[in-house]
Amino acid sequence: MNDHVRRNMPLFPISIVKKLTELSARQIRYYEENGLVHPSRSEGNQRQFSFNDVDKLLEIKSLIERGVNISGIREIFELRVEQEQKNPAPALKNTETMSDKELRRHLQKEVMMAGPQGRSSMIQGQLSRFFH
DNA sequence: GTTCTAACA
DNA sequence: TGTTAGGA
Repeated sequence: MNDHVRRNMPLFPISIVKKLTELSARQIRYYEENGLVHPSRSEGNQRQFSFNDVDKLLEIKSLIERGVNISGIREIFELRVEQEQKNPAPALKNTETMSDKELRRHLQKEVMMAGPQGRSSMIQGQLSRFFH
């Protein structure tokens, strides 16, 4: 079982996601309605969020705090997908294959780039690395 | 008790 | 976005 599978495995209910993201249940459901996240459902029709969903929600929260509206966030995500298609992920050494030393250097750069308010998307996308 | 959808004094 | 109703 690889990391991709692990990160996309439906694990937590909305109550856990609320604590992890500090978003209201209303907001979480609203973002789903607008196609920003796609949690799977249990038999009882209850949302089951994956690790990736949580990371994505943290990113959404960050963007909302910076004044980006829903459609704006949707565009950002779409642009990201387009870039990933043109730019094969394996080509750019992604953080999954980065050594700890390289990751530290990369994070250092991200921290410098991020504004006072800001939290880069890359940092949040790699939160899982610190939870092992 | 928790989550879900829909709706708004 | 919050809150509430009514059901699962």
